[in-house]
Amino acid sequence: MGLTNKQIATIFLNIADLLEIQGENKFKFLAYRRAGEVIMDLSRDLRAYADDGTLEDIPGVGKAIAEKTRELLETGRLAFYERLIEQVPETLVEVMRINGVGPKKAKLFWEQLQIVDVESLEQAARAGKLRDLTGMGVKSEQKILEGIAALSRQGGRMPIGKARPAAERMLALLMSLPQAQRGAIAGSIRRGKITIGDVDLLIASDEPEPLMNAFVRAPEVERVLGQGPTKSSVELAIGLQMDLRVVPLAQWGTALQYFTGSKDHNVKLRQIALDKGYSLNEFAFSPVDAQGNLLPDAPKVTCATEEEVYAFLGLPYIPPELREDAGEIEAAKQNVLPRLVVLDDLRGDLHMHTTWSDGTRSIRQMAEEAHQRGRQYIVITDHSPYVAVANGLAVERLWQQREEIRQVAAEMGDKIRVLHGAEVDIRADGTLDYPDEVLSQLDFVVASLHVSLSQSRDQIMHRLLNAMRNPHVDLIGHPSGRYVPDREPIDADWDEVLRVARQTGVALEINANPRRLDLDAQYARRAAQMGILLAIDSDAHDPHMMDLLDYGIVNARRGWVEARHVINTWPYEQFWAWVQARGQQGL
DNA sequence: GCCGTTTTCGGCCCGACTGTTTTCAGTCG
Repeated sequence: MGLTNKQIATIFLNIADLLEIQGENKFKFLAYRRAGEVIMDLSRDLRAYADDGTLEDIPGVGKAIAEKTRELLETGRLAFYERLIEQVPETLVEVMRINGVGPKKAKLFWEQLQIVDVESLEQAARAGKLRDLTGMGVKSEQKILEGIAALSRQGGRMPIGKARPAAERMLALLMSLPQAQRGAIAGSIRRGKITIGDVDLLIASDEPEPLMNAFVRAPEVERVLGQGPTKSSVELAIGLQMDLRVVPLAQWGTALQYFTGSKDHNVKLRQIALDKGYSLNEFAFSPVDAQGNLLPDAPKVTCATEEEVYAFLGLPYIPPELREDAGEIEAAKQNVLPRLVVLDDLRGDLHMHTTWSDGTRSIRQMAEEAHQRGRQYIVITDHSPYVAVANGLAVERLWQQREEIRQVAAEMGDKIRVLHGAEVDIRADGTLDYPDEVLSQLDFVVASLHVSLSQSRDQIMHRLLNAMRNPHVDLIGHPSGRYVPDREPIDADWDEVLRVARQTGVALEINANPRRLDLDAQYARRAAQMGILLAIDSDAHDPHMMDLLDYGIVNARRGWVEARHVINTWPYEQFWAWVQARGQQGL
């Protein structure tokens, strides 16, 4: 068994931390860190790049890291890494995770007190042994104990579906104050990342103090991590760190751009600014000389909007979801940025459940709710019988349901079209949970994996490809099966999945449930590039879940998806013509 | 160690806050 991208990425990230502790050249360990981060988010197996001989095409991967990647893929080991952890204990990587502990402190504890892991550090702190070290004191000792406690409480990143509502509540609270002139959620939430490390809030105001006070005293705040005149940081009771920055309104554009990130995107923008003779930070463009030294007397350029920031750099506006240094700056330079899909583009919703299986509302109620949200057509797709816990429909009940759907459709008239579909299970053996003669009579068929998701790659691929090649199947529901953060995606050969999707014309879903967001943005991007059709669906089991469609839109936008790629943005007639043409295939 | 519509060598972002400091290092984002 070869190493996964995640495992290899983790090794490079660890190398970066250990080199930093060793005091290695800054740009060297940063190079390992960047490579690790890029590989962590990669949508293709490193093995596939290695087979193509294109490892060095991955941004941040050069000759040396490509060579180490090949060694890891071929042998599962890395001699360089093994030598490194003989010199620096590997577990110091964990120590550096503690808030307030960086490479210097980790090295200090290790060299002075032989501390190699979080546990021994906690013991030393409790015994009061840290306070006498150079640069340490009682307060920093206490802070480290708090950091250790926070580490075990938080346990990593939070799904966006949990972090974004908390951020929206806090923003609403702050914006209710008279001093707040403008406010936004910046950072990874604004970019639509699927998991969130911490929340960045930005407020424009001439009077920061009342805002800072309201922030640190907000009801959801568990503890204050820091408070200054323009920047404060808190931890919420739900275990989420939240930072607030306050800037003058005149600097809103540069500040919002800066705090939205990503870091890599911003680094590239600042390089473009330098090429034009300016240093860019969160406050302004500041003129610099050829050596990059600030020219204090030259006038600075402030930007009140992000559009002005990009315009000053000679670029069209780049939407936040694209700002990952994944080709968006190059596309902007050539003026070929995509026209990203927006929520208002969605005319249909092709995946939802009712009380016939595991939903909470009737067909009629779901149709009304979808109509109120502006949908012009929906497909009712209750479960097939295989998932017994979901009260899946045996064929007899399926036909009974059809009667009710036709009835509701007639009642709704022109308000909204209501179609009869099903979410048919792809069984563990690869067969579909309804026979072809049943599928052929449905208006629309979603095929999904729900069980045996941890099967081997061969088994999973057999099931997926079988479903995709069935001409009655129109859409593959939540293709990877991931459920953040509890369930990892299936082990599939995605190159092959995309190839077969293009070949068969089957559409792939972008499930909008924020715990799923599946397809993932990176696969969605590759699919759209290949001309594969997508659908952005609510998978609503309850009307309120229709409000989560925006998460799906944001995820699609992260995948550079345009409305033309998404079948449920099409007018009903176009959508229906496509479905009917599919039904004619191979019959 | 990576990278290149001026570079295959010489760059690689920078400010806020904290705690320990009497002027600054470390951490973070």
